[in-house]
Amino acid sequence: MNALPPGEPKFRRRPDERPAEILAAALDVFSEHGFQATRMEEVARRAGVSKGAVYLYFPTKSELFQAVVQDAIVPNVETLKALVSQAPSFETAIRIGLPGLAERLLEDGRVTGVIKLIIAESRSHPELAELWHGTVIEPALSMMTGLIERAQGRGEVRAGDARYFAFGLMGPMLLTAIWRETFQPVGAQPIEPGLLAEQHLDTVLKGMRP
Amino acid sequence: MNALPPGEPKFRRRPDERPAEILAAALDVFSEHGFQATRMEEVARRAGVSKGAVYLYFPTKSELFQAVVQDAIVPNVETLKALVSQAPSFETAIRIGLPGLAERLLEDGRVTGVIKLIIAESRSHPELAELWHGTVIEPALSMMTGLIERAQGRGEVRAGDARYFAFGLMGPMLLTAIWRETFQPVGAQPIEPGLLAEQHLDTVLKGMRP
Amino acid sequence: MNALPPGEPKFRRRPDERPAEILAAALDVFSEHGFQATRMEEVARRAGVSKGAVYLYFPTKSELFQAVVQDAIVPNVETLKALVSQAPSFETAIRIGLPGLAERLLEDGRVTGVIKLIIAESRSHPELAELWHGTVIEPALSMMTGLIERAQGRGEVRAGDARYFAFGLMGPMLLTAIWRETFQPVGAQPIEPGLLAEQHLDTVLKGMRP
Amino acid sequence: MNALPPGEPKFRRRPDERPAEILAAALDVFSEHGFQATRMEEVARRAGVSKGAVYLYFPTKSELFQAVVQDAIVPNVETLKALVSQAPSFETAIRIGLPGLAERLLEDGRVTGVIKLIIAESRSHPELAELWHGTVIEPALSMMTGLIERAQGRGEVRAGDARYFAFGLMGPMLLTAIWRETFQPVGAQPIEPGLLAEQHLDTVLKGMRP
DNA sequence: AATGAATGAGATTTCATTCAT
DNA sequence: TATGAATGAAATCTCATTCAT
Repeated sequence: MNALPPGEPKFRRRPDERPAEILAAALDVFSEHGFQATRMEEVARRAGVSKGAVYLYFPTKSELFQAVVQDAIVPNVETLKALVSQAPSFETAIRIGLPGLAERLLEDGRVTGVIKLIIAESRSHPELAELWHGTVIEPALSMMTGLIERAQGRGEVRAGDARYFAFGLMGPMLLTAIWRETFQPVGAQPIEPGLLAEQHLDTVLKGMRP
Repeated sequence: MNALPPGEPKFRRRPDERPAEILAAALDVFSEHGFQATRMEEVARRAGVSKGAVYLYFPTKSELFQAVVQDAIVPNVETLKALVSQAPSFETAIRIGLPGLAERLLEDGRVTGVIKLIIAESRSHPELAELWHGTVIEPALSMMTGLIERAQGRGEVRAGDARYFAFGLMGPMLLTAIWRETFQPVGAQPIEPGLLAEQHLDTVLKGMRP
Repeated sequence: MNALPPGEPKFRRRPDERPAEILAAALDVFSEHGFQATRMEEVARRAGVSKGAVYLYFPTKSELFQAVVQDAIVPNVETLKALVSQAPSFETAIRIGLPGLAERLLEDGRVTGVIKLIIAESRSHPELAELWHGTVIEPALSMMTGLIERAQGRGEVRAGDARYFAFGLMGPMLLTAIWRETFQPVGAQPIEPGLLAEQHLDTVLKGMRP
Repeated sequence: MNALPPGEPKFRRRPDERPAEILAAALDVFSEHGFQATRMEEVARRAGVSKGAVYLYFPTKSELFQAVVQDAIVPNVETLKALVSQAPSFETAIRIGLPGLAERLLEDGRVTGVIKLIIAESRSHPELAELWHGTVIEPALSMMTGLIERAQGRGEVRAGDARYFAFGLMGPMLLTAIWRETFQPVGAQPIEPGLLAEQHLDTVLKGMRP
């Protein structure tokens, strides 16, 4: 006689986990479609909530987008700080730090996804490029040029523009990220970030010797 | 024999140029806003024609977009073929070909714009990534790995994955393109493609020696 | 005999007052924004309760709105009945009753607010106009035309349409209400309801003499 | 064999008449429902165009609303100027001008509709009340108080606040407008603006004599 | 009884595309 | 061929109402 419908409840209250769930879903969708082509409804669907629920936590699509990138930056900055804090000799730092970092970051679709997003949306959302540049790129670049210049001072590295040496070291890492996002999905042969990083470092570090 | 009737404007709009004008305008706008955020009306305005006129030449926005990328690929393929046809010794090829190529291509906003577009829209328009990969990337990569492998056979280059060597050479060029499109507009210090290319080649070619 | 346990707050929220608090808050908000633009959340906030609590007392926004107007009508009807019950001579009735009534009602933002609301929402909520007309306007008008007609019968007032005389007497009172709600907020010089009423009655009563 | 469908064209180009048609439809709908409750789709439907067409001429709902009120003010200002320009003796001016004005304006649903709108929306669109006050109300009031004060100077009108005399004259005209919009639709007995105006003027002008 | 997170229908606004001129 | 007014599907965002807690 008890006619209570046994079905699941229409929704559950999960105020603490919701924002993170929505951010994760949003990163997925944004990085698949870009900012404009992303529909809020799809973000909601993938987060398992209603359209309205997204707006409870993020007042506009634009602010959701910024939160996604912010959220992706924070752990990178931590990683970077940890790396800097050690700061041993130049070759050691690079040789130990980079391949692991490359492997860890570039095999994580969330990282490559955000990188692609920032490239794609830098014109319409320059504040993102600015944030990423100021928070991740510029500090990392400074750290590297610093290491390189000190190594040049000690005679461990030959003369040359320290910033261009840094770009030479990092370029293939960026290429890997883009390759993964852009060409692998259409059938290009995958790159193994760790292997590429190692061979490239061997090559470049050797080439940088006096 | 010059039959231009006097009193007529010296230059009249030649209908044959319309498609090219529209493509040029479209490249500008697509590369500023991305595919979705580009409005056909703005393309028309920049091309100096009416909205309707665009549709006389390109039946949909999507086909206009593909035509833009196609159009940007053709001259690159020509450049590439010319480069390949010479095919001298490894070091000479690279050292002579790359810096000039880098300078010519990476300082042309249309090229870096298309590169960015392809990265940005690869998910929603995979056929573009496929086209670009098949027509530009893969041939260029094959040519380079071929050169490298032959050089390895001759003992001019040490052992190692030829494809990763190629990525190591090309990575900073891509980084330059993205730097220009993404970070320079928000105040990052510019890269000089020719200088970076030269220093990088010196370094990598030296590092690749046995 | 005072059994209030010490340490308890002196005033506790008595549940009986909830509906009145909500009605008061709702009148405020409705009269500021109109029916459609009023958000239930704001009513709740101003009443100091949660959104859900409003729905415990008023099942829909529409019924809350009707209750607000109902609630504003009741005391007016009482006032009116009291006035009618005295029903002395025409001039005395008008001269004694009106200025005080005008002052009392028209300086009360709740009254002018409801008047404005009824005007504003009469098309979408005709039942309100009907209620107000049947409960306040029509009885008041009947009372006045009755007084006037009897005064005409006694030769105290000249011939003329009694209803138009009544409108002539009441018009400026309505104007005062609207002036207060509509033009004073944008800087118009205020009207003093009592003074205007008095001067107007002097004028009209004199003009109504035979 | 000619299979051209004989049906009417999907739409017609009428660029010159469109804005006026849309304004007329919008006045209707706004004055029936108020600003918030008006749906752009209904405005479009009544104007016989598509939703999008409305946006070709008025960029937002709010600007459409303001245009509606603007549009309703212009002819009133003209009427007012004409009236002022004559400026004969006080009694003549009032007695000749007002009943005709009352009849003409207050039997025009567009005028009473706009009056109601301004009252209803004065809180959410104070700029409308300001515009109406500055353009219509304040000039008209100044003109009337000027006439009255000059008449007082000549001893034709007894002492008293000229502004309150003006309100006493105009109040019933406003009441008529509101009566028509608010109570007639729910069955109240209509007011004949011309008759009420005439009887009211007889009464008040007599009451204003020294 | 009370809360406020969650829902989802519905509103405004945009813009690719069409078509009368 | 060329124009640009007009269309209408689709997107963002709001908010009355519900319901798990």
